[in-house]
Amino acid sequence: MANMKDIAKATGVSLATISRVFNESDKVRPATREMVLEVARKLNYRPNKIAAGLRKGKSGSIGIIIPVIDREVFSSSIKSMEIRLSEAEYNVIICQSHESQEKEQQIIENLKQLRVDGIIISISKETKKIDHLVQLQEEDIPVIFFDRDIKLANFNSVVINNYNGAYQATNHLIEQGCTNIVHLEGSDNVFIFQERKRGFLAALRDSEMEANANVCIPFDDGHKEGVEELRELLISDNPPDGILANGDIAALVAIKLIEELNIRIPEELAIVGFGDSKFCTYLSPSLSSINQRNEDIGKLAASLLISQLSKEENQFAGTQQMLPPILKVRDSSNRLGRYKALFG
Amino acid sequence: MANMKDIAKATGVSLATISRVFNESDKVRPATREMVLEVARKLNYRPNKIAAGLRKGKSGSIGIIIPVIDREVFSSSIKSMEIRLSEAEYNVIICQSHESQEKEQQIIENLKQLRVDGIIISISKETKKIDHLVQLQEEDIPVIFFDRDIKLANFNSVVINNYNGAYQATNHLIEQGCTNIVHLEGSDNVFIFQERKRGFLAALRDSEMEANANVCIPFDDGHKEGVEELRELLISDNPPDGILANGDIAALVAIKLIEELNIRIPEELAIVGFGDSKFCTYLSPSLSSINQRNEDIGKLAASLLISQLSKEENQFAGTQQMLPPILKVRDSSNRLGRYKALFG
DNA sequence: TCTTTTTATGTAAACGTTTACATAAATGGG
DNA sequence: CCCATTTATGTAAACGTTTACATAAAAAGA
Repeated sequence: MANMKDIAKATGVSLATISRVFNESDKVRPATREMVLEVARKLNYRPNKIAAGLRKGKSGSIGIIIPVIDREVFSSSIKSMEIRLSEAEYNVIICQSHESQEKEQQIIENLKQLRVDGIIISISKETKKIDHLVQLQEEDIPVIFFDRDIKLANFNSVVINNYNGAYQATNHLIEQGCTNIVHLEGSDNVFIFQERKRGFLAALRDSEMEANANVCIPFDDGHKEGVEELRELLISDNPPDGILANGDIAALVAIKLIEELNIRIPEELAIVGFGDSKFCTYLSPSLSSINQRNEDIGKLAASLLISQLSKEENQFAGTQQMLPPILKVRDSSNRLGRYKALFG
Repeated sequence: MANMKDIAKATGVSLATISRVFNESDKVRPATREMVLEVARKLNYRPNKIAAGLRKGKSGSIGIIIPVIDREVFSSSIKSMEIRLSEAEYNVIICQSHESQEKEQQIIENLKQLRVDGIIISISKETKKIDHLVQLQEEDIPVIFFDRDIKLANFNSVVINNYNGAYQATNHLIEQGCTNIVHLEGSDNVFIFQERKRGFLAALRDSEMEANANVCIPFDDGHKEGVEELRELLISDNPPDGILANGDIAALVAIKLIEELNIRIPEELAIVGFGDSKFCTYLSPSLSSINQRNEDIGKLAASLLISQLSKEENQFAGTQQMLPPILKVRDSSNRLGRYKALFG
């Protein structure tokens, strides 16, 4: 495979000039440029980015670390990151931590050896020690956290406001006339679920609908006991008329039960999911949900990184963006018929 | 940042030996090795893979090209590819073609400049010219096609047998006693949809249930006319009692309509989706579907590539793997009550 | 003990760019 | 027409490894 030296030989022009043709071609005489390009084409020349990377001390790649790629929140975010980053001529290297802190550390070590120009990461659930993350900062490798972040100054992050999402959803249920609302809560050691619960309780409090004891049901996906507890509640003499799930799948599990019990949605019971999965629109009834703005988050995270890479200044400005999520009202919670055809 | 030269200076050992410590450390005296490692640690040395890549003429990365990442078929395949490839010490570079042939060509050019060791690709819908793909072969860059392939000798591919999937599903509907089965077909210019339709028709033929004229309804997701046509059929005096959808979303759209018309699933009408999306299990009724084995396909594609990379022989063996999909029977098509709790 | 083989290490070139610096040629001001 | 400036090009070192080849030392064979 031809290299610059071959072109140099064939044209009689120096390496430097050839390099200029491919990088800052305005600084070379048109005639020379044409000749170089012509010969390059003939020789089937293709620039070697590895060599360029070595010389320049940058790889032109960005590492993206996620627990796993086949979850909508990650694949959607990454979709827009890749778009943004490739526009800016960066390559995207994907690594999955599988929720393991050790794997996460190995990945970061590897990305360092690859000399990535920056890293975008959603940390693993397991990650408690953050030395490997702090070290990135010390070694001046820009990092952006997304979806899940660590609460530390000087770190840049882009996340959704889970508290606010749950708050919005709960308020919406209240507006729809629900007076007995239950929250199907996620694992209580995960921050986002804690936040959602907090938002739920705050909304009840602010509307002076103090929570009774059973208002929150532990409801991991497929959590048998949660389903049973909900069943008890639904067939009791004071059944809930509103449900806020911790996620769309939890909502589906609940809906299955609800339909089994012949309770009508939304007339007798309104329900809102969380995540606004692609399938929500297509369900019958369509499922109201909190849109987490995955693509916006991805785009923002990528943009933030790109802008930091272009600056010479200190990259650790500690920009912490928290986007408000968007409530998508659909049939499953639309008791007043107000929102017809408002949302997709 | 320290490099090998620094270690050499500090230890008095030559560059070659240091390189050996990090690569083939058995060929160096234990005492020397320990000393080198010790100093390396002290100096915070980190191997530079870019430099190694340049010298070795290989980047250690694999390019994966897909139309878009946030579709389950792709994110699931990529999940297992990444697992397999990272085990084999390869890095994974993700690129989205957005169904554009031009973009696909640009991506390939870029990956060549990066000197990727191999490429795994699901070609864009638009891709008709295949020069850019044939060129890879000529330049001895191993390529594996997955999900969507091109029908050409000497190309390696791993795909699902769509024909067989539709055939299985249709047979299943027939076994369940359906006598009037309709296929909601996908865009007829896409190969996989053509195959599904072919499998559907073949199953009818083989069961001597010759298709009547209206047996296939064009039914792109959200295709208004398709829905109307189906509605007409459902309220006619000879309504279908079985439906094979071209995908799970199409099935959901149909189900919405079916429930609107108060037709019971599966008693009056059985329905099977295609793709076995994660949500199928959670629907009520749960949705029968054809599992496309995305993770198997990804794992296989990656393994195939890895094995080719380790061989010196001709990489274009023309291995064409076509996996049989797996029918997942759930409530939406289970009229005989046979499959209870058989599938997740 | 002397030669042969094995093992450990060293030397130096090569991988293909980019870029600081030097030089030559062309342009412009007066 | 001369000097100063601008523009185009060239020279050569540097980026950090790997590796073919050479050499020295140790082990084995006779």
